[in-house]
Amino acid sequence: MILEKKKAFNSFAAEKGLRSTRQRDIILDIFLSTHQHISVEELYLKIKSSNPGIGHATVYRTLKLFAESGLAREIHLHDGQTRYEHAMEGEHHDHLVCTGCDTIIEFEDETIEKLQREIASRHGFKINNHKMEIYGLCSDCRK
Amino acid sequence: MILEKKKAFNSFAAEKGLRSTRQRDIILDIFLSTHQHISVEELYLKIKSSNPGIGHATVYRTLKLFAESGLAREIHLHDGQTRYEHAMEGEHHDHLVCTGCDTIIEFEDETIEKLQREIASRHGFKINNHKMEIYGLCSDCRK
DNA sequence: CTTGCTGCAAACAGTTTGCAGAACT
DNA sequence: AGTTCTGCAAACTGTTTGCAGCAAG
Repeated sequence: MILEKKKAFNSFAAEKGLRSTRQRDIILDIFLSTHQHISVEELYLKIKSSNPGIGHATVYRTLKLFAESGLAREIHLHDGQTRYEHAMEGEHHDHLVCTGCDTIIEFEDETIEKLQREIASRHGFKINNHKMEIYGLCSDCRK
Repeated sequence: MILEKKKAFNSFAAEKGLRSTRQRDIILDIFLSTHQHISVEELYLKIKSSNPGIGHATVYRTLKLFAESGLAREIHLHDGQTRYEHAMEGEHHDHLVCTGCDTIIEFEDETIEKLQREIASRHGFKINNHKMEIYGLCSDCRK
């Protein structure tokens, strides 16, 4: 499954005429080995520890490519950092964010998705994308 | 209704022991006269044109106060700028954002809100806040 | 007179960009 | 060889902060 994602990215790269480089391989490996919602900085540090010499810019540029290839999805929570999560096509989930401990819980709700489609079509919109975040306190942080 | 919002802010200010200043009055007036979803920069320019000498920092600081007082609500669309919209308590709406022309359409859906509350309680969350944005193309931009 | 508020500039954080050299094909 | 990619540092953008002077209570 990790392997299949690598293949997916490689065929995207081939199609686009992108070169296969050591850095992109490393970043892809490490990204695929992470948990969800990693920030660029976190990923950069993780990469740096095993591969000093890889620059910030490369990480930013490469993650943009992953997003373009459909392998990753950019998400913006309310903390001013760009995060990336693994994306598999079709599937989509939303987030419950605890403002106490920064835990993020994912959920999916087909009824909500359906209502969204209805609202969009009522306004003549063609949906590309959507996001929904619920902010609050998780059971632990409510004390 | 604008007057009543001013009163609301004034009583918030009084409660908090904040001083009443010329700048805050001006910013409040201009903010209340704007359309929804104004970015800090847009508001700053608008203010500056009739009141040169008001600084960036004051606008930022004052908008934070408005948000704290419940008069305004911070929103973050995908363009890296903080925007503010008018808020009246209780009421909440979500956004359909056209990625073609940047039009923003507001909507409200009580069923979705209800489902959100259900999801949150299923995970033991206490909701403070939530946001939902649907990105796509509006009827005009679909051509 | 005391303390909070303002404006300015400098600091900051996250991200992007220009460029010379390195590395793919 | 030709061109893309990388790493670095510098540039940029949006926002915050420190501070001296100003103004409200």
